[in-house]
Amino acid sequence: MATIKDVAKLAKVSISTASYALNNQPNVHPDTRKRILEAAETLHYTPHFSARNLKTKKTGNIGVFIYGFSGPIFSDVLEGIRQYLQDNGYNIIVSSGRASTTLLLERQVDGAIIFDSNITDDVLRTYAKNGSPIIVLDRYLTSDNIFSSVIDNEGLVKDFMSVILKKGYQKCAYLSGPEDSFNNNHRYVGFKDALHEAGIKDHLYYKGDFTVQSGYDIGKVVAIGENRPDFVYCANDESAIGFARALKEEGLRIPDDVAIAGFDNIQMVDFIHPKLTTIGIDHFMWGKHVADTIVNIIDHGTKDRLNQPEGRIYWRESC
Amino acid sequence: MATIKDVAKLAKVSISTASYALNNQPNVHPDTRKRILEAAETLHYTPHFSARNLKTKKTGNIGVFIYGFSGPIFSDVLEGIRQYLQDNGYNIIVSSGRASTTLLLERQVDGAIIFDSNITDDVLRTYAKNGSPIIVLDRYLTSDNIFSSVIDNEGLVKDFMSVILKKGYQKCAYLSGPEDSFNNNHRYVGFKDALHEAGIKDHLYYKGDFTVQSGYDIGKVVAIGENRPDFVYCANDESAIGFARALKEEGLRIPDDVAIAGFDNIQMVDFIHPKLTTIGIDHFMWGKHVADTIVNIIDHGTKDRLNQPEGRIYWRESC
DNA sequence: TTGTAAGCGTTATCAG
DNA sequence: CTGATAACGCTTACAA
Repeated sequence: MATIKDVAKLAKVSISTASYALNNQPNVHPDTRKRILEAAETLHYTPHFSARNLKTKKTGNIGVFIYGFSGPIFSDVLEGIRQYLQDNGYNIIVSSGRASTTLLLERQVDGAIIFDSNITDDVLRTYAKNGSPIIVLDRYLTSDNIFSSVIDNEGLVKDFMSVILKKGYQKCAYLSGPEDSFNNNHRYVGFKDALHEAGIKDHLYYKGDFTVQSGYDIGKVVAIGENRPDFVYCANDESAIGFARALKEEGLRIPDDVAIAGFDNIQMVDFIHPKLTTIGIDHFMWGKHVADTIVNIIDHGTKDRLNQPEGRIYWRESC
Repeated sequence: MATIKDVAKLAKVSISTASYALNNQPNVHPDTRKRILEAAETLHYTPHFSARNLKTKKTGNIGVFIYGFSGPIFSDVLEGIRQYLQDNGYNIIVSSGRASTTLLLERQVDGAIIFDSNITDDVLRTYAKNGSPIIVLDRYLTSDNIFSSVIDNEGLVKDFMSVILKKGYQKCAYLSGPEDSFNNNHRYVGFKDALHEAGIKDHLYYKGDFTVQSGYDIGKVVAIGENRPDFVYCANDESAIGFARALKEEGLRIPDDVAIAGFDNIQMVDFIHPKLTTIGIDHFMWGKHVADTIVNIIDHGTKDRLNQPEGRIYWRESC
């Protein structure tokens, strides 16, 4: 692997002059610059990341740490982040599991966007203390270098449920996600708030885990059970899809026998029958906004608050 | 940020002794080791990645470079890779776009798994020349440090189509993916081979792009067109799902009026109606195998050939 | 305009 | 068992 030393030697200049030329510094004679650049070219020179980083303290990397690689919701956020970063001279590094913490602690990134509730607040605080900014997307947590932008789960679901109740649905059920999920819990609060405000005391509750399979399994037992709701709010689209499938297999009509709705507006909801009414976030724009913010913090030291991502109801056929 | 120097000072030893202790080297007195470890603890010491890497030439990172963050197929491969690496002391770093090439060239990874046809063979060869192993999953390419493991698209689709033809379907169509896609092209070859062997000269061809939307759009025009096939093989499940949806909306019955099948066996195919017959790869195991291989190459210099991922037909209701 | 040299935080060689 | 010290590849005062 060619080093800057090799380039300097080939171009017959000192290492520092080579460095200046390679970094587009002004004070170097056009001719020497040309020679240096050519030498670098013929040697296929690429600067060594660690060596540069050791001096400059800059990695050029932004980490995005997610809790798993599955789930259609991530992809849009990631793509938004990726596009923005690519256009602004940063690399995106996404990781999951223990690797994330390592990347943070060892300073392989200049900043991080967190979408992984397994990374503890403590680790984040430790890292942020060293001056590197962090944006959390999955919890409320702010401090000197920690910023947060979370979905308004509560408000969105509450508003939606208010409309649903006005439509006359009475016997409502909530199909949950994992009970330690930030999103699930806030959606449930919104759900209950709306019922409370409408003076409805009771509701049914099914414990799911955000997967199609869990929705399906629960749907099967609900369909044949006696205490059937006329509306069930599913904590995400995937479980709603499974739930709907089970109901249909058992001969129930949606929305006539039981109406349903979900959260996320994943692509698939437009291709099932009946098309699913749901609440959607503009994930792509959210990703861009978040990336924009972290780059500005790093490059210019700005400390603006982040916006909440935009969300709205997509009315379709399922209720 | 605490450095090893700080740790040494606090423990009242030299830097080198601190280094030995921190790296579990044998020749250090239990008592001093204890003091050093405690000092590291209280200072929240974490070794600096770049400094260590500069000396050792080891990053502990494996890069996985994908062409985009969308698509349900990736997630399982990634999860398989991630789990294996996590259990074997490596970090997974996934990236996409220009960032990938940067990570490669700047040696921020000890090896790379490529799932991105936008990275040219040349870049891969340049990198591999420096001794770092590469595994390509999306093309045939081998050289000294480049290994490849690709799906047997051709064989799988051909075998499948042979069965289909034996079932009596006559007028077959192929709904393609992007025409520069490795997977699409090999699947198409398999499709044509089977027809050829069965003595069938003609087939219909629809140009898609692997998305649900494209399948849907094409389905709409095929459904009302006159020259309707009785079987259409879709290059992937997502386009098959869109295609099926369109047919149903136009009042056609699957598989009676037209039978369909796909490729990938994504989770959703089990939750649409009718359930989709498809060809599936064990992506998770594939990921593990690939990760296992690259770790062995790096750690032990082994140069075994990779296995093809396992694939099989999942017969369901759509044909 | 170019060169010399210090230093970033580690590891590893060599003495002690 | 422990401690100086060189070296990894690069950037950046400072000197020439």
